[in-house]
Amino acid sequence: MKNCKCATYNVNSIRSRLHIVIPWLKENKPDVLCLQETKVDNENFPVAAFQNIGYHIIFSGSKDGRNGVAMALRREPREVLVGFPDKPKEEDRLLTAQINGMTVINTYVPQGYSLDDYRYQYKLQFFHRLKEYIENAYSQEKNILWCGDMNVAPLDIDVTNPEKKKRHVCFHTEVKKAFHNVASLGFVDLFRKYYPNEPGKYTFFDYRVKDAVERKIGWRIDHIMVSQFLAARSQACYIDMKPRVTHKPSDHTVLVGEIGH
DNA sequence: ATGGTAGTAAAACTA
Repeated sequence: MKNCKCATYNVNSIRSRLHIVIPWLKENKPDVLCLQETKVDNENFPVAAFQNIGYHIIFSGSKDGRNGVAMALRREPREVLVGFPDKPKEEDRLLTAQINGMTVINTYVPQGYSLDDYRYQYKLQFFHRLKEYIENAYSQEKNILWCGDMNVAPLDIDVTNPEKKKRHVCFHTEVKKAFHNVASLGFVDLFRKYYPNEPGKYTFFDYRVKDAVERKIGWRIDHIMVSQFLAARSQACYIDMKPRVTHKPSDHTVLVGEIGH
């Protein structure tokens, strides 16, 4: 395993966020930036913008312009896997690549809509399949990093007003359990290694809530989960708010993890 | 905050 600077960022449309993503890559030079909600089909992905700054780009979107995942990589990945091995593939929500001697799994977990909706069952099922996938393909892999928009806030300190969010699809006991079930394969929440017990650290501020950032009304639902082997060799993990200082943004914040010396 | 709005699209639908 070589050193690796890895970041995750829900862009809410890659085409409308290029002016943020490209300068951020040039300035921060991560080995890999995992993107979610690219909201573009494969024919229209802005490939050139990444190639022009010397980054490799892999992506998998859908025809209907929703969801979509991508990875910008400093070096060419050894192997790329789109979606699950079996159907339904979920190719616009799951992307796996081998980079710097480690396996990086990028997920955009379904939001779930509401507890009584079929989409919530789909979300729980997604976590279930994810566990199976990682267990089957990577149970022997000690260099493994699973990151992305998980649409789950694992702890009370990861939301504003936890008491009022018990019936929320990103905070219900059941969905936290589903997330934790995957994490129990041996993952460490890298951000919490550096900020244990610290409330008010969020990666998502709902753009429908007025002045959410200033009022500190948010969610920590984007995560970098790493194997214990990588956690023991990590250097830092932090939320980068800078790219989000633009007015009225609907993207999430950037979460960065640094592994190695 | 059972509202709010950004984004993809071309009327809703998702988040």
